[in-house]
Amino acid sequence: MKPDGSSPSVRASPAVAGAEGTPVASAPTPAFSPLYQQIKTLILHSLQAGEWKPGDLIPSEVELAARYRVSQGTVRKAIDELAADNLLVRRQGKGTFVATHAEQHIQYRFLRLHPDEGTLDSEGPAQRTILGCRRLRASAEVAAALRLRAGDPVVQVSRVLAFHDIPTILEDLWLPGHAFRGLTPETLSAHPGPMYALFETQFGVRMVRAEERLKAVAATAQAAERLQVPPGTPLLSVERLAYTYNGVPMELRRGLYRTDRHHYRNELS
Amino acid sequence: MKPDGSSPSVRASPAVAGAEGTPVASAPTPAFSPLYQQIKTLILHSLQAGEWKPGDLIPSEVELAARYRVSQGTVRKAIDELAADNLLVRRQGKGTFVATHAEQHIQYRFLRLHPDEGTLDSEGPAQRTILGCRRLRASAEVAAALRLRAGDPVVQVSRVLAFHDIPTILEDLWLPGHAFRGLTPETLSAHPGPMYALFETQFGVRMVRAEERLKAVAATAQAAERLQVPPGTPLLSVERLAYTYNGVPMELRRGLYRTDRHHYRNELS
DNA sequence: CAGTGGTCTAGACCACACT
DNA sequence: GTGTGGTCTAGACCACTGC
Repeated sequence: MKPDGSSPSVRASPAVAGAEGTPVASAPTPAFSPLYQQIKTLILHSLQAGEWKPGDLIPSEVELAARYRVSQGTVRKAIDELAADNLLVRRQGKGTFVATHAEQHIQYRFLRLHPDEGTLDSEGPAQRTILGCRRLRASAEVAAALRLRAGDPVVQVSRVLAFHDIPTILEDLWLPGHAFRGLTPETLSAHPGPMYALFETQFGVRMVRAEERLKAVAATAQAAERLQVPPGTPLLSVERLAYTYNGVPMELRRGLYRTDRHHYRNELS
Repeated sequence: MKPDGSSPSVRASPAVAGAEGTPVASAPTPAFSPLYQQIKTLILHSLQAGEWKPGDLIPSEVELAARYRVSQGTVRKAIDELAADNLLVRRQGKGTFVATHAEQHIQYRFLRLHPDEGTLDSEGPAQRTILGCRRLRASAEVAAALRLRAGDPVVQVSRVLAFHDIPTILEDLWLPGHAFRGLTPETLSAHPGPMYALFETQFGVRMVRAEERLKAVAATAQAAERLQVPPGTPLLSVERLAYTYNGVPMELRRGLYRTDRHHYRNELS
């Protein structure tokens, strides 16, 4: 039965049987990899390959220990790190699950915009308006960010998010065309909940990590109109690159945030 | 010799010897605290009390295990978490050290502003200009942030940071007056390196964690002049509250960042 | 109750830094 | 070599979930 998992190369270790000859510049590659790191990589591969999908319960620690032929403690340390990276979620008494953007009570995991006063949810759900969704060829800039070639097909989505009927976020997304075949304005409009949840269920793309670059900019005439502010109003420009499991960027997002009633919150440590 | 450390209350645990009488509403306080958490707290107390100062080598894991009467593994887990929070720094073969803002190769640990192109250091060290440093009484707003009473003494510092002679950051700081007695413009100007390093060495205040709130704002006439931009230029407003070990806010900082050649970088996961 | 993750221990051995 | 943190194991027991 065991689908097997190939026991890890027990040691990718260095300098063992090296005879006593000249050290030959003393082998500049230590390249030592702890067992639990190898296990972590194997689990990551299973996630990437879709063996366990977002929301799924993965095998118990003892099962994985048996599969990989290591002790439970070693599996535990691997899972600990994956959980710390928000790839897995542990639930005592129940098991370990693959993290997901859906059905996870935190609605927008990557959105750092908060109302100046009141809680995150006192806003209620955002009103979303899709302004556009079309397929086109990547500009040099977009291609570079998504590691495509200029001219490769991409999907561009534009939308506005409003809170209490005040348009607050105007954003454009670019997605690799090949991975998001079949993404239409209808799909987008019909889907409730976070967009990243849709990406998971419909396209098997799970966003795991992102980098953002923030600047303060003046509202262009077009942006001003869509956000209902005077042209020239200072806006927070947020450029986000989101990555999947394997570290490949799968989304470029450029947002303009109104910060008259909201702020971008960040924790430093 | 052993300065002692009082072994942890072996278990703050519930429901043990409780006889078979009525469960009495089944004690709604689970209040279970793992041993390693208790150890973590004890270490934290030693840090707070100044038993080990920033940069110091703390006792080895085996020593601490002996002191607290627990196994090395338990101490290890406690230290692991403190290291993850950047309170301690482990160095294989050498020992575990108290984290410090000084002599730590990352110059500005809390500054998220990066040049649009080039590395963090291609900028060279920032040119710092102290605009002011005076003692005054806390406004209601400042007092609330620092958990003081309005009217309590505070120290206010204003300064400008420039890169390549381009003034880029204009910021004001407010510090509790009692903890920063003796902070003068001369001290500030004379001290090289990060301001937080000065706070550690001169005032024994180590900043451990901070929260930032970002907004896009228009440059006032005064700010515009100091940052050498036209009035009304969009600037990134960064309000930071920095905390010490015990979670008490010790600094309020309001910064205005030029983002024409720099951006605020953030990692999401 | 059984099954899961969570804690704690004790001991062995490895990798690294210093002397 | 000695001492430090880092890895790995094996086993015992605890706490939580759900049957």
